[in-house]
Order: sequence, then C-alpha cells, then structure tokens
Amino acid sequence: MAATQTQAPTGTAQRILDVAERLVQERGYNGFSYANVAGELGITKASLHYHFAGKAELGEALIDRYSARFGEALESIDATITVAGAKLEAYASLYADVLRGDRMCLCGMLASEYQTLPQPMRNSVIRFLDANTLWLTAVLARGRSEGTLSFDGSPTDAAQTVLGALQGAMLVARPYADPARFQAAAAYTLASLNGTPRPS
Amino acid sequence: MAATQTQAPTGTAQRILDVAERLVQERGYNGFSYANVAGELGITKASLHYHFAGKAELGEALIDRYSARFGEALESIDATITVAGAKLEAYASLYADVLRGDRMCLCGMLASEYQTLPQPMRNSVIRFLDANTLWLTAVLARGRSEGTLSFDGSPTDAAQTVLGALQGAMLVARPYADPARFQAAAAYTLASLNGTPRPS
DNA sequence: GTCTATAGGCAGATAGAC
DNA sequence: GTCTATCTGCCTATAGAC
Repeated sequence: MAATQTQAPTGTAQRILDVAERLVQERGYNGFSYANVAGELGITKASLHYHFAGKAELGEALIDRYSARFGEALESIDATITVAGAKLEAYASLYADVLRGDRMCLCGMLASEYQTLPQPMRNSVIRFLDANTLWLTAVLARGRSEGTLSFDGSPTDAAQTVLGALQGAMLVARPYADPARFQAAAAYTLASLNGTPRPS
Repeated sequence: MAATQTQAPTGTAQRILDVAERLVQERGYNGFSYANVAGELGITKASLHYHFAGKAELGEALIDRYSARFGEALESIDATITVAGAKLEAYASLYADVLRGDRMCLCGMLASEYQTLPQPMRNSVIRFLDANTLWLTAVLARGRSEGTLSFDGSPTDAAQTVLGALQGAMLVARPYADPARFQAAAAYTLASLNGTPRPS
C-alpha cells in the first residue's frame, strides 16, 4: 500500500490497457498492432514488451480487466436495484454506454475472432460469457418467480437469448453508427420479458 | 452460353471464392491471407491476383456473391412458404445451416470488422443488412396484418431486432461450438412473435 | 492462367545501452 | 522504464517468363 507512485495518476500499464482496449473494441484483436498502441502513447513498441510480454498476454490482461470491471457493474446493479425488469434495463444500458463510444463489447468482438485467438484468451472470453449468462439467469429466474417477468422455457435459455440479442444488436447497429438502432432492439427484447404470462 | 470449359465443373475464380468465403466466415477478413487461400488450392499467391486484383476486390466479390445467394434463398422461401411464422423459421434455419459448418454469417463477421474495411466492402455489407431487414420487415408486417404474428412497435424495429438477435445468437454460440445454443435462442426469439396479442 | 522472383512494408519480438 | 537497433517472418502486390 506504499505510495511509491507520485507523478502519474495512472501507470503506464494502465494507459496501455486503455488504448489497446479501445483499439480492440473498434478494430478487433487482429485489426490492431503494437505499433498502433505505441504510436498513440508516444512510446516505442519495445517499451510495450516491458509491460506485457507479448500481444497474447496483453490480450489476456485486456479481457481480465474488462471482466472485472463488468463484474463490478453487475454487483453495483444488484446492490442498488431490486426489481428484475429494472436490473435488465440497467444491464442493457451498460451495453448502450459501450456503443455510444462507437465501440463493440470487447468480448463480443473477441467472440467473432474466437477461432484465431490464443488459448488463454479463449478461456477468458468464455469466462466472460459464462459470468454474464449466470447473472442474467439469476435475474430472470428471480423475476419470474416474483411474477414481474414472464417467459417460456428455462431461465438459462432465456439468459443466453438476451445476451445474444444484445451483442447482436450492437453488432448490426455499429455499421450504421446509430445508437438508436441498438436502443430499439434492446427495448424490444426486454419488453418481450415483461407483463403477465401469455395466453395459451 | 458456349461451353468452353470442359475440364472443371467450377472455374478457378469460383473455387477461390469458396475457400476465401469459408476462411472469412471462420477467421474474419483481417484473419486470413492470400497465402491461406493459395495454399489450400495448391496455386500461388500471384495466381490469385490474376483473378482478383487485390484483397479488397476479393472481399467485395465475396459479399456480392453471398448476398446474391442469400437473396435467392429468400425468394425461394417466398415461393414455397406462405405462413409468416414458417417463413421466419425457414429464415432462422438458413443461419443454423451456416453455423453448423462452424461458420459465422459472412456479413455478421464483416460487420464486426466494419471499421477496418475498405469503403466498397462497407457499402456491400450495408446492402446485405438492408436487404435482410427489408425482407424481414415485409414478412413481419404481413404476419401481423394477417393475425398470425403479434408484436409491438413498427415492423422495421421488430425486423432489426430479429436480425440482431439471430446474428448475436450465432456470435455467442460459436465459442461454445454448440449449435443447440443457437437453436434455443432462435426458437425463443421467434416464439416471442407468435400467438395472440399480449394483454395490456 | 499459372509460374518464379522479388519488391516494400509492417507484423511481433529481442538484445542491450542508457 | 524507455530507448535504438535489428531480426525474422508474413503481408499484399507487381514484373515478367512460360
């Protein structure tokens, strides 16, 4: 806990992660290079290798930090919102915030490149998707048992559907640079979970 | 119409497109190279440049052929299926077929890489998405006016939601190499459009 | 239409000075 | 921690022979 860092508010490693994260979200893991990151930070490629052994290690650190931050956001939702439907809206707005910066979800982007990723990065992507699915599953199950949400089938299937629908809504909204397109799809998806059970 | 081609059932250009298409669907536009394609076909990179001036032109040809084939599939659905709900199921099964080959939709993959694509490819991706949205919009509007489908809001919003949900379902199913994951999400999405109007 | 040969550039990565 | 210098390899692309 010693404050050996007096000059910089954030260390170099953090700034590297910040720039690389944005580049991956915008261009993909196969669409950015060490030269891009170094150029933006005004340092050399060699310096990057001091902080992250290689591109694969940087990529792994990227996902782990992103997952941790996302996990905190989910905990924050759980701590401040009790109604299931409102939790889902807060969840969707996390995605909307990402899209507003013309970015794709980091792990949605990496999911598209999954087959080209080094194994450690694959594992981290799966962990992110699993964590999100689990959180959504819990919210959906709770909401249905409380009678505020309504859907057929298992909560897990519904959770996977919601996760996919939000990721896909970002995917197709980005070429149009139109956040409203995401908003409409997100609202539509969540609306299908509201209300009383459908008549059979 | 002269049959100057006697040996090969399909020309070299077609086989280049076949291989490149699969590679882009599996690995993305930034994840494949001329060397990959040439290697699989047993020809040289230089030969590729005879058929396609550059990677950008190959990419454009890829999308245009894919869009044409997809358009034919949609026409086939229109010609053989009359019920809106069944049309949507047939549409979803087009995606399921793609996913079964461990592939992403070509244009879903390219949508993720949109910001790195040359302009002509961007235009072609947009055309694909627009064509799909238009087709879905017509099916959804017809289904609702006939009373076989039920949804709130504009048919266009619903169409964009369905398109995103299916693309996203492929996106998140692929890391798990689990087509059932897509099937569940697709079924769930389409089911939300069925039945009688929800009670308010 | 396919080849060999090669250009010119950028990729990720390393050694070693400061 | 950051630098210069350099390596090796792959990338897209072209010229020109066959």
